[in-house]
Amino acid sequence: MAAKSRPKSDAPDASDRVSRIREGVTAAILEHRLLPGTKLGEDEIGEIYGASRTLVRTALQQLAHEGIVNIEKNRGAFVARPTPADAREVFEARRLIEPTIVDHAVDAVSPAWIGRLQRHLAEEREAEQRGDARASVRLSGDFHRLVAEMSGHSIYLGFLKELIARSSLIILLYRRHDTPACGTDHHAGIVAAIRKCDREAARAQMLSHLNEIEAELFLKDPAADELRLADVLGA
Amino acid sequence: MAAKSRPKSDAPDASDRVSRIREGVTAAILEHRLLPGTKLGEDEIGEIYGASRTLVRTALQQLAHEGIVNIEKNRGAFVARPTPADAREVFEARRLIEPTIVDHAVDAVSPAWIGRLQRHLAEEREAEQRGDARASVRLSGDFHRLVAEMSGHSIYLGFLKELIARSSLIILLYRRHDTPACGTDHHAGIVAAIRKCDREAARAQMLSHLNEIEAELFLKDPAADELRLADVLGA
DNA sequence: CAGGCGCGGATTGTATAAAGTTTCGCCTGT
DNA sequence: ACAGGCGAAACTTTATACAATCCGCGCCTG
Repeated sequence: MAAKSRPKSDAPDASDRVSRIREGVTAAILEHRLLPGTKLGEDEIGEIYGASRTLVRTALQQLAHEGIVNIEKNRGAFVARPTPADAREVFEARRLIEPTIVDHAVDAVSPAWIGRLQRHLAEEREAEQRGDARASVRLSGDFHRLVAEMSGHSIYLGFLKELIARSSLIILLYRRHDTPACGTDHHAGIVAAIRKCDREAARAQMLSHLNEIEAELFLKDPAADELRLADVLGA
Repeated sequence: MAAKSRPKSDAPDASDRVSRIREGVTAAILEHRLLPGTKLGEDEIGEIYGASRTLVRTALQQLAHEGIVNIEKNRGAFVARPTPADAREVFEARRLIEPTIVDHAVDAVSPAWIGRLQRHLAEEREAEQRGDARASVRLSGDFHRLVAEMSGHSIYLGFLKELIARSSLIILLYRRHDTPACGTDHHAGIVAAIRKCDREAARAQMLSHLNEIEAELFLKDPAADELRLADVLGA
């Protein structure tokens, strides 16, 4: 009875069908199975999940609000294709928010949470050794989400969910090499700092972790892209 | 032709009907004409705007995602009633984000922007002297949004829109006195600092501004409320 | 007379059908 | 042979009809 009697806005487990659709599509995007620009037809998705277009539509609208799907009027829904400018904004926002999140996570430190984090690290390591790139990508995003959940700050959590989803698309589009998704070592270091309640170390490690991810990106100028196209066509 | 050729996800001017509904309801909430807990019936709104329930539904879902409307399954949509915990989270997030936003605004300083800001300040002052509380509340929120637009950071802008809308509800619920919505003097000081390109002053003033707003709130413990009820019923 | 049960009204959730728009292919005219 | 326009198909958008759910009121029973 001491359980939080707060159903709040959206049930996270998602017993309803629209959430199942949303999470299915989200997972597909996060695991890089759906590529940017892919058309997400209503009929198509509806048939997959055995749902009517009405439900698919609501799910797609939610995803559009989260920034991982673009809905073009009278054209349909497409997996978003973040521009380099978007990418810079996303990572700047993450550099601002995530250090604060780990700070809160330190306040919430407990054996249970440390256990969850370490279990997650084990999962990540296993996926990487298995060479499962898709699981690896998803899990490295989940790590950041887990820390945000630990912080207990629901607004930061909501913001970060958005940022992580977009980051996944950005990494897919602009990663230079096929280096591992997110250095697991970094994650382990962050967990260690959290466990030791060392705020400054935790913040610093999170920050450098994000910097390293961004450093691996090659954010070509979007204008350059269009110009190049114009050149090619003009020549 | 040099205009931004970026229709992007949502057109801000909103020529379509669902945006008109969304913005109408949003304005009503921001101006404190719709009180927290108010039932937002689909038929009711649909008749007001001459739209079908389908469109009203999408608008309400968007507002739910922004956190100013709660949709309870099989019950309907209600104006959100943020808890004190929510309030603390919202203001903490604003204290984190807004100083960064003004920092970016300094980078974007130009006569045109300074003009817009000062015109806005004049509007605010006029509404306050006129004693128009509703316009005052709306305009003081718009000031923060304007600075975010100036920063050119679309992600921060999106986050801040959410935070401002929720702040409006929080202020309505938990304000102690009927002091003016947002000290216009603070806003003027922030604009002055931006104009002088004094980053540190701008950040500091924004921060103290937010602190003062939060200091005017009386965030009673929600648990205490429930417990008090239990006591009364138990006695 | 009090308490519980069941039914009716109202409202939301879902599906389906009609309407409008865009896109692509084809056909005709030069 | 190629450019331009017409037309059909597919899709999204919007509206409406149907089904499920919940709340409140009245009635019946103990």
